[in-house]
Parts: sequence; structure tokens; C-alpha cells
Amino acid sequence: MEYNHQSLEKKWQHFWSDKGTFKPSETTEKPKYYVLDMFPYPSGAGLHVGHPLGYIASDIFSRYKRLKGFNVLHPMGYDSFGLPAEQYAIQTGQHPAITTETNINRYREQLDNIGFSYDWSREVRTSNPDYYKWTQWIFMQLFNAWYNKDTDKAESIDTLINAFKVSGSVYVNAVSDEDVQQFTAEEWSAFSEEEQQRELLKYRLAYLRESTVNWCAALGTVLANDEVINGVSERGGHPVEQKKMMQWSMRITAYADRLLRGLETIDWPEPLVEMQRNWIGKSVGASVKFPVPEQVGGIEVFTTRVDTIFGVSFIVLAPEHELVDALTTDEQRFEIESYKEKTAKKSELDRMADTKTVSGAFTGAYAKHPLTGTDVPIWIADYVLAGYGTGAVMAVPSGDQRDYVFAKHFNLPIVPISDSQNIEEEADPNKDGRYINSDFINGMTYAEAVPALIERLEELGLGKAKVNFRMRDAIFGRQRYWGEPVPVYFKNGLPYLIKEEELPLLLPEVDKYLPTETGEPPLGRAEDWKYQNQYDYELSTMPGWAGSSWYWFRYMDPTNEKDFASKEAVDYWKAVDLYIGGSEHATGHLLYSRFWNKALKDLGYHNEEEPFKKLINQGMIQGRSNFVYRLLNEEGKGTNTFVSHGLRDRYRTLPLHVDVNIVHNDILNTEKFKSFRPDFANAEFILEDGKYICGTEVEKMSKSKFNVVNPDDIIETYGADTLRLYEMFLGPLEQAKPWNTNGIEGVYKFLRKVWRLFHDAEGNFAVSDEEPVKAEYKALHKIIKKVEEDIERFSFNTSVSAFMICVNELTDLKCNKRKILQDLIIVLQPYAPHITEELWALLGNEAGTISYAEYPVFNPEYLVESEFAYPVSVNGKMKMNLPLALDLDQKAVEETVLANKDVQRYLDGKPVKKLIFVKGKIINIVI
RNA sequence: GCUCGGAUGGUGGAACUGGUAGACACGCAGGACUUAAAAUCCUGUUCCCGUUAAAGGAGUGCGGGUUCGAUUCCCGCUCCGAGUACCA
Repeated sequence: MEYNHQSLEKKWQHFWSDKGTFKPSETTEKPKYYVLDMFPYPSGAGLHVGHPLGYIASDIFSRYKRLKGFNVLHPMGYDSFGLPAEQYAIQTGQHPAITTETNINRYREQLDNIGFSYDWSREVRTSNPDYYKWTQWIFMQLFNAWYNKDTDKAESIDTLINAFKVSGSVYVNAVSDEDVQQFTAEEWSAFSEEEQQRELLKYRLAYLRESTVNWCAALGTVLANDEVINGVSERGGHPVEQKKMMQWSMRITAYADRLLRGLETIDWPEPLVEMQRNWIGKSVGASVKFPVPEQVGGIEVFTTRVDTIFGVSFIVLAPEHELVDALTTDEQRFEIESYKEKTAKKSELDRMADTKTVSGAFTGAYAKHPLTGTDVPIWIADYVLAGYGTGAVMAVPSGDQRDYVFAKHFNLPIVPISDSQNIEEEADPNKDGRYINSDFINGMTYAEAVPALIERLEELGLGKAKVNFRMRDAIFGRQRYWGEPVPVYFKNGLPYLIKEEELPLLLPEVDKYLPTETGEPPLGRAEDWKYQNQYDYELSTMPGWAGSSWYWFRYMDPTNEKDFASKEAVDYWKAVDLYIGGSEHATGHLLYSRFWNKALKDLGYHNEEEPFKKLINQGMIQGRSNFVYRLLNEEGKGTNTFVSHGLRDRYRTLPLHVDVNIVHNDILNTEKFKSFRPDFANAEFILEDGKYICGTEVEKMSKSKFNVVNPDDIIETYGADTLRLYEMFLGPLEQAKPWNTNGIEGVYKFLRKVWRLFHDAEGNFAVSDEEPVKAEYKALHKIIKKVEEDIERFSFNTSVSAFMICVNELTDLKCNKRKILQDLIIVLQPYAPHITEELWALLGNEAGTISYAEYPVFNPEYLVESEFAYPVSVNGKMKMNLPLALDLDQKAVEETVLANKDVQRYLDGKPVKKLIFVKGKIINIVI
């Protein structure tokens, strides 16, 4: 019988699904292992060959862990709320739920074809009410929580209310809005219900506040910072502007420090850890007050370089700074106003693009230097951002390049403050020298000056050490339809939660998926949608990241109606042991998930500080486009003649994308090309060596570039096992690489060789029960060891090569011994599950039981290198191979090598300085 | 600009803690089997010189260093990719 991947793969896929082979056991002594894939958004385009890369890797790992005796949880689901389905709904009127359902079915079919070992009984969909019920429930927990800095964790809002009742706001040390009030216990009790709620809102982890947001007019919604890339929206690339709006936000900044510290405890790729670190952006410095005689409080600035404080020659406020109007003198008012107007008109994109031009305006006001008391002029400029620190900086032109440029442009003084500075051409921020022009820190080093300054500023009540974070709270509301409704209604303009037993708050039906005429979000169109028939519901929905910020818990107990997951399930499965997905989620999903995980832990729902212990990023698979070259005529118009790639320089041609599916090894199938497009029906070709060679280029995989390769097509031709092996063979998992089908034949050939090991020349199944010989054991044990090492370090590509070597060796040995072959297919099973299940059954084993077989143990005895010749170099240059008996000790090796004729001849009487031994062998002779 | 990653044959890539660079696969060339094709198998394939064979030399982006020995470690540079962007 020949290797027939088509019937064989379908057979086993059905078998696994019917038997529920991959359901983890509920009661078991086995240790648990949780392998998770980042679940996909089911887009209308379906899967291309790039998508399953990470899924294949995680599947190999899961199957391997099962073989090693673990109880493995390996689930899959869909992140099914999102913009594309809604955009489609706007265009066609089709309900997003229908589009989503269709797409999910398509995804499922494609995923099934690849033979993954998911436990589909645990599937989750974030857009299902029985799932988003719990997303809403978590929102409620966060609404009902505040962050206590004294205990360094989130607590129920009740503990805050209690503190207010007992002692007012004095002893409360919380992360909150800046405008919180100070009040006594009596005052608190005297507050009206409304006043109390208004105040509590400033402490809640999920809160409503007027804030500056990224508004995307084209999408009709606000976006979080991570959804804005280079000043345009991540989805669609539409312009984004800053706008003040009442918005739901998540107080993720409360967790800034814990999110940062946690990074040291998890096994994640360094670049990703670095990205999160930068995003959180912790900077240690000081906040310093510059008194302004006419203003109470003065101007507070944040600086990471207090040591340069004597170099301050002016202060710069962001144009939006709240003190600007009050400070501006009458003479300067016109200038300031026109500057503010000018900057307000600039879009985010303009402001970013234009970092070269120096601009600013003088307010006419002066602040007092906190240490010298001299007058410091106050300016405004758009290089200072309102959103970071205090929106004000102390400018030290000698130490900061932006301040330097500004000072030069407006002719402000530049005072050197260190004897090691060179400020002829530009600012010099070095910290190496000793201070000059710096009052009482003159002569000190950086390390001496900083504590001295902080101490002095604290004495004066004008400054203190301070830590600042770049990260902002996350905007949580979206003015869109296809998302989780926020379980909140409004009474007297204040938000209140609906009752827990009223969950889920279902997404109402609307006539159109567009904003209302009055500019309200689409939910404003829902008729009679009122809480208790009288109160308005919140009309914005949750952002895309809400549903994905806790989904790994739901897989543990997906049908639970009483809890987001049962206590037992959460205690058993704990955190995700291995998480595989793309690095594009570094500052979005992966940060928000860590945040929610920590908050849920603080509130007592589980015990894991970090949700994902180990994380691997699979590299993106890019497309590899093929081109044909259309000959141009005199007028530069395209003709119907096409020139092969190698000859195109001799003609005037126009490159055209051609469907990669009619190109094989870069050779165009000219017959298929003629039916590719109607106008190519009479195409003629200028060939080289009788072939039409196409040009190539690496680009993103997309329909318009005709470079999309569908996994279904590959599976049809070569089978799922070949696809799985080939995707791994393509290169290191974490590396980005173009998809290229050129080498797939090699992998397919390998599987046929595996098949043939079990069959005789006539194609009949034939294995022998003879005892294997030593060489056969050696080949087997080598692969067992190699695969184990490779999988443990996620080097799947090298395993595939090792399998090929092993099977070539066994083929050369004409090995058909049961004892060898059975172990071989167990080890191969994670990579190529279908063919191995088939062979397992052919060997007479109970079908399907391979999943629970023991991973074979390699035997070190067979791994001893039995080479009789080994290389010796002289002074690092390879010179000769020496024959040598195996079991000599170091002394004997030394004597034998030095006595060797060739060595003698090469040494030519020169004295041997040193012999370099590695693992008991002489590697090098130094003369 | 800053941060991080990368550069190895015609191609994808291997070399794990410094120890025979180029495993494995594709492609290419030649051969066997076949009426022929497909499939399968064998041989060769870093470059230069040379060739019946051998022998020799160079070689992991470039320049230097450490070392008996460097694709691997260190310093400087070039190019490519990713992230980030006036963060005080």
C-alpha cells in the first residue's frame, strides 16, 4: 500500500474528534501543563500558511508533553468581537454576529485540516453572551475596586468607604485622580450620595473621567495609545486627533511598578520584555517647585537630572498647561494666544513629523529659582508635552539638547555646570565631571550631588525624589457596536452598576451600525433600551482587548454558569505554562492581560501574580511574490508578450504580480497563466532555457499581491503532516521569514521514506521481530535524545533535519525491526501525528493509544562516539586525522598522538608547548 | 535620534557551553532503472588555483583585538529588520 495522506489524515482527524482523545483528564495524578495559543480574530480572508506556524509549534509541544506523561490543557477559541465584522455590517447591513459565525466555521474547518490536538469542547468565543457575561462581571469587580498603596494591592471599594467613614481622607494612600478632595469623617458622612459617588469614581480601577483621548473620526471611536501607531490608527491607518471627552478608563498606572517588576520573574523573549519596559517607561528623578510670587503653589516640574538645577536658565510649560493663562502678562498675551492657537491646529501627525522647527513664546512672567532665588523666565513651547510629568520642565541648555536648541534660537543664556562639559556645538549631558557654577554642590560628583540636592529641597519644602511613568491609564470605551456593552446605567449623571444577577447585559439590536444623528454611538439607536425602563445605559462598548484579557481562565472551566471559572479549576491549572503568539501584542494584549490578572489576584480570585510563565514569539511569515515581465511597445503600452526574468534587461518591460499558485520553483506554468486572466489567453513568452523564470520579492501576504498560499491547498497536495514538518523546517520559530514552497518536496519525500521503512518492495506492510543490531539502536537513540533536546529549547527546525538523517540511516541499514520503528514513530508523533497514528495501528497497537504512550528513553551506551579517526590541529590549523583506539586514558592518548609519524614529521623537532584536551581527546598541539 | 535583533554557499538554513564551518533540505550537474515519463536510487556541488588523482590557498558583512584556536567573546564601522518617538 502506498502512503496516501488524504484518506489517512481524514481518518485519524475523525477518530481523535470522536474519541475526545485530547480532553485533559479531570482526575489524575499526572502533573498539569497548560499550553496556550493566542486565539485568532476570525477574519473573512481565512487562514493563510503564515497563521498556523505558532499553532503547529504549540501543538508539537503539547503532544510531546503528553508523551512525557503530563496532563495537558491545550484549548482554542476566537477573539470574535472586532472592527472588520462591524465595518462589513455598516456596508452590507448584515449583522456582525452572522459574519462572525461564518468566518469561525471557515477557520474551524481549516484548523481541523492541520490535525491539531485541541480540546474543542473548551472552545470560547468572546462575542458569546455566556462568555462576555464574565467580561462584564470582571468590569464590575474593577469598578468596585481601588488601589491601596499601603498594602500595594487592589481592594474592594468597601474598604475605602470604610476608611472614609472612620477617618476621612487623611490616612488613605491610594492611586487616584489628581483632583481628589481632602475631607474628615464627618464631612464624608455629610456628603450627599451623589457627592460620595462622584468622589469614589476618582479611586475606582474602572472609572469615568473627562480625559484627553485619541479620537479617530474615520472609525468614529476613541483609541487606546497602543492602537495608535505613528499618529494614525492601527486598523485602517486613519488620522487621529486629540480630544477631550468623558471616557471610561482602566487605572493600569496603579500597577506600573508591579508590571515592571513582574517582568523579571517570567521567561519571555528579551525584546518583548524590553518593549514592555519602555512602554511602562519608569524614570527616577525629582519633582521641584519653582515659586512664582503672584501664584500660589508655583510651578512644579519633573526632572531626571536635579544635579543640573543650577544650569536652569528658563522654564517651559506645555501650551495646554493650566497656569499659562494666569501667568501671561498683558504685553505678551497676544503672542501667547496666537502660539496656543497655532499648536492646537497641528494634528498629532504634524507635531511628530515636525520635530526640527524650534518654536515657542514668552509669557512675560518669571519664577524664582528654588535654590538661588534668581528670576527664571517662563516660556511655553510644544516640545513639552502636557501629558507627561507635570507638563512643565526646567530647561538646562547646557545639559539637554532640546533646551540647548531652544536657548540658541531665542537667545537665552547657556550656563555650563560641569568641568567636563563641552558645549561649543551642542548640549553635553555627561555625568562624569565635577560641578561648577553650582553653588553648594561645586566640586561634587554626580553621585554626591543628587542626595545633597534632594535633602536641601526637602528642607525647603520645594522638592522631593519622585518616580514617573510614561504609561497612561488605558481608555476603555469604544463608540462602536460590536463589543461588550458596559454594564452601567446613569442616574443623575453618575454611573451605577447593574446587578450581578442581571448579567449578561445583552447587546441590543439596532437598525444601523452607525452613530446616531446626534453623534451618539450606535447603541444609542437601540429602541426602548433603558435600565428598569427609566435609566440610560452606557452607550459605548468595551475595547477589543477586554475579552482577551482573561480568556485563559475561561478555558479552565468554559461552561461554568456560576463563576468565570471554578475555584478548583483555577487552583489546578494555575497559570499558562507556555504561551505562543506574535510580538505585535507586546504593549496591548500582553500588558492588559497581566494587569487584569494581577487585579483579579488582588481581589482574591486566584493566586498567580503572572498569567503567562513562558512566552515564545513566532516570527511572521511573509509572502513571496512572483512577477512576470510584460513587454512594452513603442508607446509604452503593455503587449501580450512576456519576458523571462533573466532576459528582461534586454527589453522594456513592466513587472506584474502573478499568482504564486501557478508558479513552481519560480518556473511559470505558461498554460495556467493563459487562463489566469482573460486578456492573457493569447500570451506569448520569451523563454530562457525553454522555461519562463519569474522574478521574486518578499512582501506582506495579501490577496492583491497574488502571493497568498492557502494551507488547504498544501494539505491537498502533500498532506497535513508535510505542512506541519515543512513549516517547522523553514527556519527558527522566532525568526520572520518568507513563505517559499520550493523545499517542500524534501519533507514530503522524507515522509514517504518513513512509510517505506514499514513496507517491503512490493508495498506490503512488513516489519521484523528480530533483535536490532547496534547500529540500528544507535540511530534510534540519537534521534530520541536530539528530539528531546530540540523540543525543550524550541528548536523544531533542527529536529526535522535530524529525523531525515535518522531515516536515511535506517534506510541504508535496511532496518525494518519492530523494536526500532515503534520507538521512532512515537518520537515523530508530535511532528507528524497522522502518519504515525496509522503506522502505530499497523504495528498492531490499539488505535489512538499512541497519545498516551511513554516517550522512549535514549540509551547513552549507543551514543558513545565510536569514531576511530579524529582530528588534531597544530596551532589551531587543521592538519591531520589520526587513527586512535577508543578506550585510552588521557596519558595514553598523549603518548599515542605524539608518537604518530605524521605528527612527528609536522612538529619537525620543535618542542611542544602545550596540548589542548577536550573531553579526553587532544584537539590541538601548540608549538 | 534612542532601544533591541540580525548579516554564514546559487537558496532556506545547521554548528547548543569558543574546538574539523557549510549538517539537513532545495536547486543545479552527471549517472542508474524505464520504450518514455513519473517515482526511486547513486555521484558531485563554498570559492580560487590545479587536476587522472593529489596537494595548496582563501573563506561566516567590513576593520581591529583577546585566545593555542573565534560564525561564537570584546572594540569600532557598514548595511538590513523591528519597536519607539520631542518622556524632560
